[in-house]
Amino acid sequence: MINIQIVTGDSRPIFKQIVDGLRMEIAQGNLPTGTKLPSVRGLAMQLTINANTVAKAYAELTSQGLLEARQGLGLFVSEPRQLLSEEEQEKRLTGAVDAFANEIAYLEFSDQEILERVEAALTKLGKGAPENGTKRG
Amino acid sequence: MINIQIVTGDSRPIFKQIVDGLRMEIAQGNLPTGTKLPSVRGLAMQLTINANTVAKAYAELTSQGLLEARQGLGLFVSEPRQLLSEEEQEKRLTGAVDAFANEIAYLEFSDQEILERVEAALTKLGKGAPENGTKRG
Amino acid sequence: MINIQIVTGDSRPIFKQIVDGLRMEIAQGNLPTGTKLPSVRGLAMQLTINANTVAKAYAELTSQGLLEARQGLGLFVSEPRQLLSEEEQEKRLTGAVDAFANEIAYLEFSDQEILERVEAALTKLGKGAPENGTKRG
Amino acid sequence: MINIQIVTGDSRPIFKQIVDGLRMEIAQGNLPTGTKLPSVRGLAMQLTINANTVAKAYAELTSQGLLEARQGLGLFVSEPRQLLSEEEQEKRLTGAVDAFANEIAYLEFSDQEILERVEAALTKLGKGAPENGTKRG
DNA sequence: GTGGTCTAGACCACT
DNA sequence: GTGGTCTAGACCACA
Repeated sequence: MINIQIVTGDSRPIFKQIVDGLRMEIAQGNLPTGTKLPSVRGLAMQLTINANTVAKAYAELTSQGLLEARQGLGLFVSEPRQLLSEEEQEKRLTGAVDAFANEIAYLEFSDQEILERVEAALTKLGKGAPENGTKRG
Repeated sequence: MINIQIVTGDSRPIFKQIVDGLRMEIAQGNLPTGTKLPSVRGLAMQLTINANTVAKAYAELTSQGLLEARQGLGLFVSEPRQLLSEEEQEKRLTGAVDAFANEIAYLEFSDQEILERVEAALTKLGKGAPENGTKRG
Repeated sequence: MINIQIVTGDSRPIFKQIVDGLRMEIAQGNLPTGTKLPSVRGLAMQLTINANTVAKAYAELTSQGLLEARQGLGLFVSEPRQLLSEEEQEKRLTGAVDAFANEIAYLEFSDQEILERVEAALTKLGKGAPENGTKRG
Repeated sequence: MINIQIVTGDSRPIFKQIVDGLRMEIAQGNLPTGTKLPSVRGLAMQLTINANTVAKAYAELTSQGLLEARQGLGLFVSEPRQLLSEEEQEKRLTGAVDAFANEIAYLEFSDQEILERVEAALTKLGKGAPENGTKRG
């Protein structure tokens, strides 16, 4: 059973919430390579949303290389691989950092406080563990 | 003369870039309390964008209390005051950190690399001065 | 006016025909960087198909980095850039070559004939011109 | 024993992989005219796939004239004969070349690199023997 | 007017 | 039953 929460008050569209939620689950190792995902219609029923919305989220993750479809069988978590060129990764990191900085610029938190929060969030993703050097679980 | 950069490649809509840009200018003291802002049409011409877009940004900032209208005279930078409760600020920081972490979870950067980038971005914003504005420690 | 033909007898889905058609037009330099594309609804009317189908094709090209949306203004041909890692490019080339070879394996053409056809098709795309080294027009 | 590889990561559906694989084996002479094919269930077990999928592949090849059923005895490789007109072959080659060129147009490989890959793939298929089967010079 | 999102419902190919 | 495609029609944010 996939554990995803759809929040109607969220600024993100529904399909994005699913994409983010599943990406997080995969990053944290809760959905290891080869795991079968719930069917489009099944997850749609579970979340009480339209099947097309789930299909859109799955399609997004498939194009990102995190999932792969086996015809008539369903969708599965695929072998992790890096789709993006270094240049593109650099660009996305810079964009994300800038957006984040802008988002919190007007809040009254110290740099140290913010950095600690970010570090905690990154650690939760299981990234950067020096003892094995892998990015996922 | 207001110094704001509009970037078409940015993921933020233009009005949001103006809001963020002006908020930054005010936070950094480049636009002290009482400064008159350029007219909607004037700023629109300067940035070569639609006047409605500037108006929307001004409306947003006014409703947030950073600007105030003086009938027939234009918009002015208002007296600084804290509009967001601690609870609200906490919520926004948590949301921003989570969104940021998710955004970069799949990129091949180490925690250290990411933290350095974030720190650099925060420093660039002129935040973190220990003499004021911190909520903890 | 974009010149795309939708063939109902084609094995490719409609949105894929649009993606391929536009990618070809861009690759051949008929749609230089910065060109505004016809609106989703406009192209849908022109091709007498559903607007969602056009939107899906545009979304695909946007995620591939060939187009970029400017909110409220429309879609534009973006600066060419390489989104994919070398590893991923290698994988896709190998896949395409294998699929192509399988597709024509049972036809009675000589290797030389086939290679000439492929070379002609590549030349038509304006690739590999040694005098400037760029991939696009 | 039929020697076919089913690749789950392949873009082609499984039944197509079987069709292509068997056509290849027949073209290369590994399955001469009159050879009895394994039963639907036997091949399905060997490849660990659904029997319906094998049946569909066999039906496809039978309708194409490469296999023929002998009542109660099973399926056999049939007498080779040319089923496709020159016009049809020409059409398929052109289609395949166009699709291939489009597929790789956006990758950063030189024409020469691509042609070498194609040539290698064709050579591997054992095609291009000059003593027969060429349509032109 | 522009693209983006979502719903509802249908049909198809594949297993 | 599975995902993929397409249609029709609605609503929203942005310029």
